[in-house]
Amino acid sequence: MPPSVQTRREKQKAEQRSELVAAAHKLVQEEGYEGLTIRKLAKRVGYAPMSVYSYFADKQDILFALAEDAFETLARRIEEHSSDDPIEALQAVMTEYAAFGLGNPNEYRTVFMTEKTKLPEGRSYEDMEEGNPAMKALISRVEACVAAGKLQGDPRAIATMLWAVGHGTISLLITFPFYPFGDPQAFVKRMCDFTLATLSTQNVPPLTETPVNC
Amino acid sequence: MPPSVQTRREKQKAEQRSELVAAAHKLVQEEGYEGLTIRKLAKRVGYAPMSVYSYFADKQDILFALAEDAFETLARRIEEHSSDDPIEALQAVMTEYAAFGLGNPNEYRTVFMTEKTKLPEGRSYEDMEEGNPAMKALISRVEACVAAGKLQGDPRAIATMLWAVGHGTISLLITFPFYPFGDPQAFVKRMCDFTLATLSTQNVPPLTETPVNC
DNA sequence: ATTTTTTCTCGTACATGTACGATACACTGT
DNA sequence: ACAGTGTATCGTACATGTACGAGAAAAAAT
Repeated sequence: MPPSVQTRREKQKAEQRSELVAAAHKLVQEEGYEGLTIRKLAKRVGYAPMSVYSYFADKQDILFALAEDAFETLARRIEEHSSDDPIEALQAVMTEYAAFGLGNPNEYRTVFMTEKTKLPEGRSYEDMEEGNPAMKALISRVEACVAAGKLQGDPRAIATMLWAVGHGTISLLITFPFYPFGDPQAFVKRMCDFTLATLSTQNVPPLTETPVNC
Repeated sequence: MPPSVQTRREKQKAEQRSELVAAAHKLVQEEGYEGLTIRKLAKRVGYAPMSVYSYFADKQDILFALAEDAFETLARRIEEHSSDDPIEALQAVMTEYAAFGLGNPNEYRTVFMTEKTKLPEGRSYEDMEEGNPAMKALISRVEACVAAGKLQGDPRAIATMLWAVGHGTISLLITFPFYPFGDPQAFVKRMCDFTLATLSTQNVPPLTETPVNC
């Protein structure tokens, strides 16, 4: 397909959007999370304040774009921390996930702690696992554990439960920084280990069914 | 001590504050979470918009007061669901906690999902367990399980881990209502049962130490 | 080439949270 | 009783997110 006028325009728009994301990222780095305002962002790239809305539906959309960037970084970090032992590889996902959340609390909050009723323009819930490379890595490593006989049951159910435990741990650490959890890394590791210990001894049915011992 | 002028004034102020909290609660019920604005709240009780700041430091403070109300309700519900079996009593805490979170997502978000760096005027982190009757109930029922030999280890550590699991589960359900978790109640029960299953087979060290198998 | 339609850009306006400071009232010490 | 001191109330002002729609520019149609 030759580059029609249509695609050229779209491409340019995408480029300008990337430029805005980069500027927003720099703004957050320089002035902190609340330093990112639409007016400042527009001034930074030489636009009128309202022109930003040509590229983003609203401020949430900007934050979401920032978060997507951050998640690619996370996925890259996860890939760097692999292992021959599937359980260790799975633990690495949790460790990196935690390190990311604790190191980028604002991005983490944006993605995982603000209601996702209004998805940014044509995203489906599947994007939370298909479009999010980190979640994809989690599921695939769970599948590896199941294939190796280290875990048994439905991989998606196992991954979701691990996600719930990891998310609970990290979001508590972010939200209540003063609470005596002890060393954050140690708390994360403990939660992760305890969960994997249970999961490895029980068969995990898919999510729609009723729990095992009820 | 006789009712001095000082105490009478304070009492009146507290009453007016309660009136504002009640009005705020009604506003949230009627118009939803974002329907609560300071101007609307002031108009509702016949104040000038800025007069609200005589009773609350900022909007967070209003939300926090709302949440405290909600937590007394939660604690009351927990007390209503007791049992002779300490494990069942503990499960009831989790069940009611979940029902509260899923039934009052706005209050839940306010208390457990917004950063608590700025405590409302002289609160310490201990208020999160001392002042919160629901957290107090959780810890005491964990202690009952330990005393009965159903669980072993540090009660505070066990309670914190249960909190992390419960919070992760509920906050995910609230934040991603479209994600296929299956039946919310079943998912909560499954998470709770899995966690208790592990905890009952392992000794739980206090939180400052390193995890068991590292 | 001219007209029509679509799309892009952005100026204005409004509701919001809240900082600052003025005004009026209540209380206190003399 | 009266001046002084604090405190409750609230008017004004500013930065913010964003809805609405006007104007300009580009594309398409004739």
